[in-house]
Amino acid sequence: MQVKAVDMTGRISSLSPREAKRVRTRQRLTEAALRLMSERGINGTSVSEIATEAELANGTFYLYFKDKSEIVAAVCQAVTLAMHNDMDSRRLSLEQGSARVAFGTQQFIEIAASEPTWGRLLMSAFTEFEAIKDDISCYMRLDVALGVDQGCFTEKVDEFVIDTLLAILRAGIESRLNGAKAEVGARAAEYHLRVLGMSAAEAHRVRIETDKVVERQANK
Amino acid sequence: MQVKAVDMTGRISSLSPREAKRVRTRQRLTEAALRLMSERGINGTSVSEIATEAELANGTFYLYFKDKSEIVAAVCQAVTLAMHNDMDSRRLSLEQGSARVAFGTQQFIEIAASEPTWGRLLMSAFTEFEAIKDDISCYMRLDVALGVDQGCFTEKVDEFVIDTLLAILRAGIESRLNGAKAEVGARAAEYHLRVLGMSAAEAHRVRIETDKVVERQANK
DNA sequence: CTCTAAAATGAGAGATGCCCCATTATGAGA
DNA sequence: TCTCATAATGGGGCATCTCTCATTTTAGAG
Repeated sequence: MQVKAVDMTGRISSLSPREAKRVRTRQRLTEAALRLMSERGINGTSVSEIATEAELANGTFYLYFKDKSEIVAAVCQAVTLAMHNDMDSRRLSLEQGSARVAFGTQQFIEIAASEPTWGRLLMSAFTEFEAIKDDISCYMRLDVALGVDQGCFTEKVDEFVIDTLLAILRAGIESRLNGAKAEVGARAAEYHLRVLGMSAAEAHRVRIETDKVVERQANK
Repeated sequence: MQVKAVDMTGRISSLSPREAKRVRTRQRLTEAALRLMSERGINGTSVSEIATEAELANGTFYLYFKDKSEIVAAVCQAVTLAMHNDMDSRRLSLEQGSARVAFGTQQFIEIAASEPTWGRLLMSAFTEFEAIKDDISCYMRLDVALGVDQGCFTEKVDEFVIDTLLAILRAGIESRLNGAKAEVGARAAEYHLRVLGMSAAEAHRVRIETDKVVERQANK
């Protein structure tokens, strides 16, 4: 007997009942972990709490994950993937690297704010799961590189610039989760452009212009 | 019987032998805590490890600190104070807010790099002792406010700008501790100025000019 | 030198957390 | 309906950490 199952990423796969159950239970665990970790932080969440939240026994956890670090990685990866899937596909139609950076930054912060469970997990991961930086920065690197090729940005691009942009992104998300207005996302976007070498005026123009272009596309 | 004792901050006080011993033991504990916490992180250091490192018994710790969080606060405060004491007094003779921001940022990063024990504690505290942000940002706020009054900076100054500047400062320190060249401090300084509204060119000019002014003063 | 208050000790109570494993329950396929 | 591989259980070993407290040691005052 075969069934259709839909996983977190939206892909559809054909699974035997046995496999389907395995997938479902694993999902219960990662979803429980996401809920708890976004509330209490990664280190503040114990394996037994995750199992209880998933309505499973303590030991069951270890049939699905080698240890705690494995589920942390799985949850962080799932969240960053989900956030990127949520990113407006219009971003990719923007031709200027500067526009993509502006739009991407703003939107990433907005998604984190509108799905606080994701946002809070990110904040916790920033401090308790170093590897998340790579997952987050990969999309950013492409946009920045594009802008550099096009001559939008004068700043030389290396690890330190990326770290700086990530730090600003993080400050934006945190601020937003703490109740700051959406304007913060726009400002973080402009700060990104300024760090990359654009003047305050240029950065503002690009960000405003990008917002308009995207809105125009949406009305088509 | 009275003796002179010198504490971490350089103040001199008259203490009875009893009091002097108390001060010395307390210092042994905070110094041991600083050593360990800068190596293994704040959460990665246990009270008994601190006591052992200070060549004291476990229980002695609690005669000097109510609990672990109290020594964390004490150590962080001591380090930020020591770093500010180490900051070149020439900074205060700079008249432009922009120059002070540039010089202050660069120097703060340089001190953290040349005293890695302090630097690493700061990094750990950034993620495991929120309150440190206030200790660090207080000097920054003054310089920024000065620059705003003088019209150097066009960016409106609120909590989010400060958070952004702190985030960049932190990225700079981390980068430097991971082996990046001193140039990173200069770049972080320019990024600060750019975020505050100056163009890349202006920021660079101010930073270079400030370096010269300070050097000229040093040769007097 | 003696007395005694202050300083220091260190075993251990009480909590918590990670992970293992002997055992039991389930349900798909024959 | 029966079988047995797979799924799930949950008690507990082991490690770690915080903080307490009855006791011992130290060293200044007289």
